[in-house]
Amino acid sequence: MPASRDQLGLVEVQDRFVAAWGRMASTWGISRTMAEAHALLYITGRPLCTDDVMDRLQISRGNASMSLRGLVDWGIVSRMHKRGDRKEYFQAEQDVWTMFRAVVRERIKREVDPLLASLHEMRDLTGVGASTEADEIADHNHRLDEMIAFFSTAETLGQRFVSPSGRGLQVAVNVLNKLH
Amino acid sequence: MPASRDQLGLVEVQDRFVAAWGRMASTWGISRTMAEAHALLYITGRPLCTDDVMDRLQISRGNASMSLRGLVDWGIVSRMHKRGDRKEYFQAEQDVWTMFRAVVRERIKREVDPLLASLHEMRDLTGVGASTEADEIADHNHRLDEMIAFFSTAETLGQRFVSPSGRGLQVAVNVLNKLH
DNA sequence: AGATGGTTTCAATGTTTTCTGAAATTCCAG
DNA sequence: CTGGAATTTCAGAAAACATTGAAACCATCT
Repeated sequence: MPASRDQLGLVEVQDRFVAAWGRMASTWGISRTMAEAHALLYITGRPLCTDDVMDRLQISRGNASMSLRGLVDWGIVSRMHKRGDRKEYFQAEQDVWTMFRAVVRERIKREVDPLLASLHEMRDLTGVGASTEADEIADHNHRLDEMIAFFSTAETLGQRFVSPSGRGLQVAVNVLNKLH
Repeated sequence: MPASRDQLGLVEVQDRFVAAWGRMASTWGISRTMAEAHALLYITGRPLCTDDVMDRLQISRGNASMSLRGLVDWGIVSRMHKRGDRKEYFQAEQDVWTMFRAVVRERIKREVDPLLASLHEMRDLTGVGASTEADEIADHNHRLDEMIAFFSTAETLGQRFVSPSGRGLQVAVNVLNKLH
């Protein structure tokens, strides 16, 4: 039962969390619903089936199916089954650091890698052109080189964070927190 | 002049860079045009006025004005004037690390800070409810605590990266690259 | 004050993304 | 196999988001 002034029931607070998470996600290129589904799985902490998510989030079956599959693709939600129940259940990764590592891994793969590939393709694609352009072209290639260097470093660090052992990130953070 | 097989003119390669940057941005919650305007300013390396950007990107005056202002708000483009010219010119930050620090600073301010505020509000908002809920509520608050701890760490590290001296990030990266 | 050149705003419009719901498909038990 | 429950797909509808363009605004000069 909800209870008195200032105090809310569990469900109400969960709903707030779901809303906050969804709001944040939209500025990160993730659809609101997908983020809400993730928030719901995380905050309830138990496996839910498609119908649970539909009901709680008030969304269609199709949307729930696609959103949950998307979360599985990101590697932050896994499918599971209950004995004697044909339905599929979904549960969110409960360790925040593990979840974050999975997101970094995917974003590198989906965004940084293709960008680096494009940048490398562009390098040295400029013809000699009019001799008056020579300086400009040198500058241009220098700028491309700086971007390439930056994203290569980002990629390397990302890989290290995400390394199989999985403890890379925590180690790095501890080192950083000790500096100064 | 564009020139032979495989070799492209400067402008064509710049256009590719602009397109690649715009494509990447859309998955990061930034509008394609704004990213393209930034890419154009970065890759040409010289101050451009609103009309230059309109012409090169084939966009309306209103769009150019808003996109450029947005970039100035992010702190990665600055306004400047040319002697004896009433027009305003815009130039992109040329140091990739400085640019990245500005982006981190803004994203923390716009996204992490409000999220942390919401999370803190939610903590301890759950009423006692039915006594059967007590365990659930404890678990729930534990999950909130984990999120809070994670984003607090992120916030602290971010602040350090972005610190006034501005060299925080490079130092950190060097430390990380030396590990192992 | 009026004229000029430049910039910003914002309602209307166009585009992209997301969501729905019903049909198609898969999966399993009998 | 067959029947039915669970799940996925996808064309069209709805919502969210980006863009235009013309009017309002601002700053400066004469």
